[in-house]
This record gives sequence, structure tokens and C-alpha cells, in this order.
Amino acid sequence: MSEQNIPYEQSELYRLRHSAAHVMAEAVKELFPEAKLAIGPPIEDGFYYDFDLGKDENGKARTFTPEDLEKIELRFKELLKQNAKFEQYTLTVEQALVHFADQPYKLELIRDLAAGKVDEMGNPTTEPAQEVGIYQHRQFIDLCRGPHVGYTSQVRANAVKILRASGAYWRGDEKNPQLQRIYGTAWPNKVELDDYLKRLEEARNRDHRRLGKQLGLFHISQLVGSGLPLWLPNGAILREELERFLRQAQLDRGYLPVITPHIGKLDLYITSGHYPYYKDSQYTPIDVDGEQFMLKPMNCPHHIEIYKSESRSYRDLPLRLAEFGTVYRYEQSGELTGLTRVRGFTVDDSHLFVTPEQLEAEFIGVVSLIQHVFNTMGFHDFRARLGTNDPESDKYAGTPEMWAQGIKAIRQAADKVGMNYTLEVGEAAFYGPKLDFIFRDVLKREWQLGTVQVDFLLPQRFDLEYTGEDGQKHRPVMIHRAPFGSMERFVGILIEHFNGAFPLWLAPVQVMMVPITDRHNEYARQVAQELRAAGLRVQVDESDDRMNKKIRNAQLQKIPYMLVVGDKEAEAHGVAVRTRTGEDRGTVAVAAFKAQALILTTGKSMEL
RNA sequence: GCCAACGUAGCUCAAUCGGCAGAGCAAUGCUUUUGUAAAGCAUAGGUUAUGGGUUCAAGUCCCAUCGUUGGCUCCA
Repeated sequence: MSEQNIPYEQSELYRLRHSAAHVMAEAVKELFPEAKLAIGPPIEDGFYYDFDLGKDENGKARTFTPEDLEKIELRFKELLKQNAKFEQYTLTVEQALVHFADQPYKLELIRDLAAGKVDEMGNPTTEPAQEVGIYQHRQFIDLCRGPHVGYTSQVRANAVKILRASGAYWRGDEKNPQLQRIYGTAWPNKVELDDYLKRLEEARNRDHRRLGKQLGLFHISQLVGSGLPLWLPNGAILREELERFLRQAQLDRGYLPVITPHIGKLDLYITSGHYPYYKDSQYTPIDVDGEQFMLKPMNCPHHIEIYKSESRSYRDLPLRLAEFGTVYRYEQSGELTGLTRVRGFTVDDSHLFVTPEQLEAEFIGVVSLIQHVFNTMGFHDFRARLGTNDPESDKYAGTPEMWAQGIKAIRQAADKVGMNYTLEVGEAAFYGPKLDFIFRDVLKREWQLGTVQVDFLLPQRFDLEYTGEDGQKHRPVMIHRAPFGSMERFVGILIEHFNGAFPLWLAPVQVMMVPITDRHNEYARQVAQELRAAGLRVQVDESDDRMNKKIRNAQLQKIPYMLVVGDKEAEAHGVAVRTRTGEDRGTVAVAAFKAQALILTTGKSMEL
């Protein structure tokens, strides 16, 4: 029977993994009797369990060594095979507090349940609990609402694997103690486990960092600095194509280009509120003749100053200022990853200054532009998230009215275009709610790419105004938006999406000429020149490699077309077309190849 | 920033218990003139991330720093 339509939380696989987590914890408890248990839920593709192993003799937190993990895995598998039944029962809160007296994390969970605050995953509970759910197998007793499989042996010992250990803060808060987390995976059988491990291996092969090196797209130099990628020629060509595409789409939609500098006075960011708010993740200000300058962490204040450079009338609005603006943020060192999380990056930024009446239509216009961008890239696998403020938190500026108004505008616009989204409290920008477009990399990590944000706050902070039809001063609303998000991150995801085999219009080298012997080099150069004149990116492989090797090299570079030329082709003014998909199309006239290639590039086709 | 693992030639990796730093690919030179995924031979390439320490002897053991990777936290 197919489980495809059952939510994961109710699936057999979920029970299996939840049960695996318990048995693994049992193994840990055997090998480390002093270990304190935290939580151990199933997650996508597996499960984890968090432990506090106490301190070593130097007062440092005890951690799992790779040898510990081996022992745990061995014992884990033995315990699965030594069949035991999972028994479920409930204890009153009082009984549970006694039973878990030496398990401080469990006590905290029980007390929170009893107080009706939050459950073990931090989700609010509806009412105070009188009793708590317990699952027991053998002597291992855990606070748990299940569900589990019936017997431990239903989790196949040859279909589980311990993957890694890492630190993880108790309840995800860095102010709390750091626990030792063990990640594992569990599948119904060995075949599915092996499939999963193979998928992981394949994912590593399409990792943008690996492909970026292989295809000469970008390089990160220690001497330049962490998180400051250098775009190599192939990467720069790709990025410029993307920028050209979006620039044109924006011009078509009435955006106006602007260009602003990379630094700005500290006061600018104090006014905007960015500096106080993000102080810790900004590069230290530069002192110039006693004045403080920031590397810009955001483009909005600069664009706002452009808005303010002249008096504005309602006739000027909506004013859509766009720039590929490079910003610098001092991200925590542990966060940096290839192109997807960097310290210097370029936002395809735009700020729309609109009247309140125009807000919805402009928001819809932005969403449709983003849809156009994603459709062109063939991106369909993403989710949209409406990030709102958390009223409990003090990190959001502005009035409740502003927030309500912004959220309402986004909801109405999204509903009108039929966009599905999830609402997530506490995911807003400090100045306003936003609709984010979230993608996953090959390792299933989520990244925000496109974003649209509604902002009533900065217009107020900078005292923006326009003269209305009524001759009175009014305050505009701002929309911040970026379809790609960051060029770096977008290209990182793009590389993985296409596994480095970019559509023709984006391919850094579109055509590789493959002369069969060096007496064909001259003809290959002629054809290359002819194709370049038509705007195609063509290289000639004049190395003294044999033809087979030239083809192999072009294949490895994932170049869309290899044009083999020998005596036959030179005579007929033709080329023998081979695609990177391995297809041999035989000899065609140069003019015919050129015409066909141009149709595909101008149409931004996914086909070859 | 926190926890852990890792850092050897441009790239991918080897070097047993602490005992002469190696291979393939790439590069360079020569030979070969080739019809759809790797021709042959040769040459060159290293302060083993950096700085200290232990030792007769350190790529290998210890300490610190930097960086990378996987998590955690953060992400305007």
C-alpha cells in the first residue's frame, strides 16, 4: 500500500525512526550510564537524539568520539535484534516527576507540559497536562507521545546507520547548555538504506562547491577572505547573463536603474535602524578623518536618499529604483558555505516607493516578476513563506497597525495570484512582513532566494513624503524586493539545480570546436569566428590531444555542443554536431546550426 | 560564535608502530595527425595550512592560530 498521501508524522516510517531513536538512546545509556537524555525526534530521512554527557575531568563538556559512535552503533544494532516490546502507558505528572528525578531535561519538559506551556518540540500546548505519555521497552523508559512500532526488531538492524555527532543547544537556544546530538538514519530495509546512502553520495557530486571548482565558476581565496567569492570567467559570464535577463525584465516593467557606492556614513544606518539592530553582523565601521563609514550591509538607505533627492509628487509614483547592489555582512564564521552563505554578495535589489492605494497592485506586479524569473529558470521546486512579526518579541520595530496593514496587503496579493504559502511567525524583517521564496540545496538545506517585503517603517524613519492630488503631504509605502535574492546564492542553487549542465543561454561556453587533426584548426577557427559574430560563445580546442580526448574534456565541462570538424565538414562548410547528452546529429551546415542555436538562446530554451 | 572531524603537488588521494614525502590526472617538452568520453615517452612540480613544543628522528604525538567540512545558533 502506498503511503504517499499520509502525512509523514502518521507514517510507518516515522514510527520506525522514532523507535530507532529510542533504541539508540538505550545503547547510549548503557555505554554512558551518566548520560542525561534530552529529546530524540524523527526528522526527514532519519532521527536524532540529544544527550548531556556531563563534564570531563577538566570541566569541559564530554563529547562523543568517532570510536564512541562505532560502539554505540554496534550496541544499537544488537539491541534492535534482542527483541523487546514497546509498551505505552501514562503516568501522572507527580509520578513522572519522581520517575525522572535524575533527568533534568525530562523534568523541564514535564513541568512545561504540566504548566500548559510548550511541548518537547517547543510548540505551544493547549492546556495543562494532568498526565504524560510514556513509552517503555526493556528498562528504557522515555517521556514520549509516540507512536512507535510494536517491537524493536521491526527496526531492521541492517537498515539503520549512525551518521554523525554534533553539538546542539538545548531547545535551540544558544544561551542554554550545548548538548551532544547523534544523527542516525533508519529505513524499512537494507535496500532502501543503501539507496539513501547512494543518494547522499550523488548529492555530494552535484554540490555547487565541487562543480564550481570543476567548471571554473568561482574560487574562494584565503588571502582575499572567507565568504568573499571570486567569480572566475565562466562564473562571471553566467552571472552577467542572469543580470542581463533581469535588467531587461525590469526595464519592461518600468523599473529605473540606479547605482550607489559600497560605503555610506554610519549615521545613515543609525537612521535606518540597521546599525543598532545588526551591529554584531556588520563589518566594523571605517574611520576616515574622524568620520565613521560602513561597508553597506543593505541598499535601501541609499535608495531612500535617491528618493529624497527631489520633492516627489503622486505623479512620480510608483517609483521603482533597481540596482545590482553589493553588500557586506559579517556572518558568523561557522555559517559560511560556498556561494550560498557569504560575507559579500550582490542583491538584485529594488525599492518601490508607492502610494498606499498602489501597494497591492505593485506587490502583485513583483510577485509576477518573480514567477517569471523562476519559470524562465525552470525552477518549480520551492515554497513560499509569509514571515510575520512575533508580538512576543521586541526585535520588531513599528506599530501593530503597520504590521497588520502590511500582512493584510501581502495576504490579499498572494490570494489574488493564487500563491500558496505557509505563515511563519517571527520570520519577518525587523521593519516589516515579507514573502520569501525558499529553495533547497542538494543536501536538503533550505535557502531563501527571492523576497518581497512591505515596509511602512523606513518611510517614517527617513520622513519620506510626496505631494498628493489634494496638495497635501503624504507618506509613501516601500516595497523591498529581490527575485534572485543574492546573485551568489542564486547561482549556487542554479549550479546544483542543473548539475552544472546549464541551459544553452546560460552556458559559459556554448560551443566547443573539435578539430580532428591540427590541419583542421584553421577551419575550426573560421567557423568559431562566424558563430561568435552571431553572438555565440565558442572556443576552439587546439590542444594536441586526440579528438576523443577533446570530446571527453568538453563533456566534463558540460559544454552544450561539440562541433567536430574534419575534411568532410571543411569541404561542405558544415559541422558534425554532438550534444553533451551524447547525441550525434551528424553533419549539418554551419548556417543551419547557427540559426537553430540562436533560436534556442533567444528563447532561453531548456532544449539543445 | 559553539560542538566535532579534517588540512600532504593546481586537482583527487596514498605514506603500516614516529624512521629517505609518493601515485594518477592536470602542466611543460618530444613523438604521434588521429572521426564522437582518456595515444606514448620524458620533465618539472612540496617549508606536509601557519607558529611553537616533545623526540636521536615528526606529515604522523602535544599546544596555539588560521582555514575547510558537518551540525547548532544567526541570517536585514
